[in-house]
Amino acid sequence: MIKITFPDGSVREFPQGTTAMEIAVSISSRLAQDVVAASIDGNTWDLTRPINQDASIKLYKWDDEEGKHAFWHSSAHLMAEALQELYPGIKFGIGPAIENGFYYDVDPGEGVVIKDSDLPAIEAKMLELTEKKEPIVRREISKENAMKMFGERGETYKTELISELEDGTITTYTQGAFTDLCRGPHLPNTSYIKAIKLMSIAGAYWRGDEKRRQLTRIYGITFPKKKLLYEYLVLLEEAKKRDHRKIGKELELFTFSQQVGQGLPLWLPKGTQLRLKLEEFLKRIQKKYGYLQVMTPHIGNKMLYITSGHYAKYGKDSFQPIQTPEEGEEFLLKPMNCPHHCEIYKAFPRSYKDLPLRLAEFGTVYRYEQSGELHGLTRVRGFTQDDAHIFCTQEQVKGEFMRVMEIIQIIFRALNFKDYEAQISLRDPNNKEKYIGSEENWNKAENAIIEVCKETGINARIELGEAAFYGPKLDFMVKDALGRRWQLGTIQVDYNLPERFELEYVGSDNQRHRPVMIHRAPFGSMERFVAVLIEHTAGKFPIWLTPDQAVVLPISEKFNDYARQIADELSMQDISVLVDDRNEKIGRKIRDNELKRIPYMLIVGEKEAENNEVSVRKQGEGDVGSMKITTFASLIKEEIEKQMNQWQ
RNA sequence: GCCGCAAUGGCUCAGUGGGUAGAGCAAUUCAUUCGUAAUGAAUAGGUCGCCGGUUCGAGUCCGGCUUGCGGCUCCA
Repeated sequence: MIKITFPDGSVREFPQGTTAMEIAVSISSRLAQDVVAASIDGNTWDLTRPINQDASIKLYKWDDEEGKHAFWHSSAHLMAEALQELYPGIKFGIGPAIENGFYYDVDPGEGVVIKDSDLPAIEAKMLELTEKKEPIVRREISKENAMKMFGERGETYKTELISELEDGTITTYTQGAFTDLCRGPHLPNTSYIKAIKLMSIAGAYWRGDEKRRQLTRIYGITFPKKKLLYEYLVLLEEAKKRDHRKIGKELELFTFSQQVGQGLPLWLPKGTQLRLKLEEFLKRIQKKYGYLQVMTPHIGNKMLYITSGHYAKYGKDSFQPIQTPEEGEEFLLKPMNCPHHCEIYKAFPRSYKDLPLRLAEFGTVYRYEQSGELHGLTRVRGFTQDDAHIFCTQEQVKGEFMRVMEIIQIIFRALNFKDYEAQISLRDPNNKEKYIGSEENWNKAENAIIEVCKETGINARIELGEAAFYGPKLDFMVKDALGRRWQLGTIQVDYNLPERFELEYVGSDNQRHRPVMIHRAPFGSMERFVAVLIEHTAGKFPIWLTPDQAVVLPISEKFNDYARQIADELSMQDISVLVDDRNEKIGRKIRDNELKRIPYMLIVGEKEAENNEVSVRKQGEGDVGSMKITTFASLIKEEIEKQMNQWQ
């Protein structure tokens, strides 16, 4: 007998070789139905894998992350099994579970193309296979046998993976006629999978390497109940409604033109109002934090970027130099503001008393992003960074870093961004030669970031190999409506550019010293920030409303005063109020064509007056809920006042 | 850049074995004064993304380009 410890600490005895499934059955038949995987001593296990010694157990259901993972991983295998039947000779790459579903990278063979229109047939085959209730069987296999087995089948991608594995740790999973190299765990059999939707097809480079063969990646998702699939698809539809590209068009915030060019946004009047509002907000905070606003031109001599080192790294992949009538004279559209700011620093001899020098600019930059990379406002070829460069002494780095962090937190709080992730990007330890700058300086910079995160209690994930070529950084990421991650705020320590531009200051010791540079952009870019702001607030509160987008409408004359009060509250945003003093018949105006064009109506009546809120209706969608009379404007006001009190 | 998909009036879309385009909303005009979101009638609006080919004839078939969408790679 072996002793099995449960999460609540209770211990029960089972015969040696018992399985998690048998344990679940012994508890309740209901649990046995719901359970999809288990954790044995902290490792996820198959339900059907024998347990041979004392262990602690945790049973995973579909609702658990680990349960879903096993479920979707088995689904990937199921899809592979179907593909193997439908496309003889198909070769398999990798097929993992992901955040929402799973994918499998496959090579259907020379001349064979799997298209969107083929997906229903694959789904049908998968469903057919689930009806067979094929058991999924785990086997341990030696490296030699694995190489032989997959080698014979011509599975060149699998043999490449096997060759990198350690002998004795290799397992395969088999269901029906399909066997895959896999660590597991998996469902006991394929009949658990009740609803299947293959989402899309995409190309994906083998092992993520652009230079290697591109495989066909098929994305799918499955559920243990048909209803769950339906709910998921509805959720996706809802998310699409919040897409900033859709809303941006509907609310006339921005547009693109084929004539102007790919990835070059045109800000419409309303979008510009919104953007300017954000810029003003940040400028006010920055003023309080001792930043000095500067302006620099949109182009710079090519020599500037040769000096900065950017030309060597990005020159050929960027917008190409602009020629002048002068022989050999070339200018680049500025891809970043830093070199210009370095030259401002150099314009005068600097003393330690000048530091920290904080130069800020809403600087528009141009980068020739790959065409397939462009995406609404989140990835464009011309965008405005809310940029600033802080020149300071080594001793000031940490303090300055901290103050930047404060600004980012003020912004995120004011705009109600709660679920952001922080990421510390450090060097790839195996590839240190691709970074510019000395080992010693890099270590200093990396440590400063890690320390500041610790001290401010920011829970940051450390990513190796994600650093910029000139220095490590701390990024703040936010998800869009469809769960894609975008980087917003960024703080980067740079020991490199001061070297390249030979920046100096005279210290109190009357010696020349090299300053440290901190790049930072709390919004990241105005374009991307507006995009994410739209997706985060749309459907909840239209706190980003701009003039002509909302009216405040009292339901009767009785509430005119309240409506006016709200209009005052919102006046920082120039939201117009519809209060008609002379004419009691307010309803008359509701049907005016002009009013119909206004996307939001803020309705106030008895209920609203009592709760200090407004009901929000969206043109075409009806009620989207009610909001407290705390708006974008008032939140910002609050934040700034709070800060000012601190400084007094 | 790579893989797959798409492009029809301002917007959302129909147009299914090729025979020279339809709807709803928006717009304009007239009527309507109706208290928590779509009053009625009429009018106007498209060389079907661009270029070329097949055909007696192409929105519809083929090729190229442009732009967009979902991914991959990339993101100073």
